[in-house]
Amino acid sequence: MQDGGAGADGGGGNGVQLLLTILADGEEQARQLGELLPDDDGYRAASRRLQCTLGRAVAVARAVEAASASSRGTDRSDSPRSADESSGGTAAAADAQERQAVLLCKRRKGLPRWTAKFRVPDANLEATPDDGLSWRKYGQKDILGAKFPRGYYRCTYRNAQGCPATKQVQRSDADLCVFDVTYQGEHTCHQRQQRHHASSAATQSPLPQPQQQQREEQDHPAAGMQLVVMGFKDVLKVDTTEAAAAAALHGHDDGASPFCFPSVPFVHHAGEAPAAAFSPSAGSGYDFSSAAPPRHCPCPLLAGGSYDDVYDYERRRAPGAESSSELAEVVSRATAPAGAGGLDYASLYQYHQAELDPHLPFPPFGGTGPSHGPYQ
DNA sequence: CTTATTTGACCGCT
DNA sequence: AGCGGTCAAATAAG
Repeated sequence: MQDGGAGADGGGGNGVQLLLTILADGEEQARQLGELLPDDDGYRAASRRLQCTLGRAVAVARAVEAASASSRGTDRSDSPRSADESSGGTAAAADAQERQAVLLCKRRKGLPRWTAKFRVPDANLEATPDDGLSWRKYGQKDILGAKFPRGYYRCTYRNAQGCPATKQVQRSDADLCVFDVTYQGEHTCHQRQQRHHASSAATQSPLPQPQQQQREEQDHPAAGMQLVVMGFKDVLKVDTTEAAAAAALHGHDDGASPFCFPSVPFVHHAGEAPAAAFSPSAGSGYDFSSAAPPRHCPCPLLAGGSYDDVYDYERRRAPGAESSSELAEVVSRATAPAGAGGLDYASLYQYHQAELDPHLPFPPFGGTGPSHGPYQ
């Protein structure tokens, strides 16, 4: 993925061009779908919304393209605002968010940083999001203004493999089922491979391995399109800066790409949601696979959403799992070409929104292994 | 015994 | 000085 995605972005234009093409296909497919669907049950309305969402995604992509083209030295103050129209313009919120994101980004050494929101299915207070990766908690702190403490985690293989990835998990005050998870640093460990083995062996997931899955689904990207697009929306919002592009370009290409998209995203409602990926797998808990965090800067201008908008497509194994997979596939293709790790996470959870550091090469949602393992 | 979590202390940045 | 993030000793769990 890195290369592809990176290349996509890095190249700036090429990736976006491809994205625009894909989005255009999605719009067309959505339109056709609307024609085929019965006029009742709101199917057409849903189709229209889907088209609308895709349209916004296209707008964002174009804005990103424009931004990347002129990014030299300029900020993206002029960026993708167009995307907001239909979303109801939360520009102010977005700007504030952007500022905040920037602050966060600068707060620490230049590691890539992005956030995602996860929703757990039930209101289990004990529950915490599980992205399938192995993390070791190293701290917890009460945060000013937050009802719940923030948990600090780092990759279990930090010492063993020098993996710099860390994440902060904080339960939303507003919705106990929602967690804001901030990832920082890419996984350089080999969790993904391990995870693959483990998962297949465990029979936990009915899903094919990611890569395989991706290929399989590659041929029919229709249904899942919207999801993909939504995912892209986030992706796009990520980073349009030159630095990011460069970072993306140089990003990983070591065979062990740190980041990989979890598989199986699924769609919830086309409204204004971003991407969501869940895997309907077994599980009792909730594992979420997340949609891939965008690889570039998360720029605020996302279409519509303020930081507080939790887009959660929570859905437990929907019959539409297939479409999900398609999405996953598409997404991974787009963002994480080569080796996306697959995830077979158990239930649902969702990836919400990604905010990447402008300098970010992009997120590593790497693959992963079951948790446990040598810490050192 | 080994590994993970908890938790108060410490550090750096704003 | 306050706050967020990290460290590391103590403790718990497997």
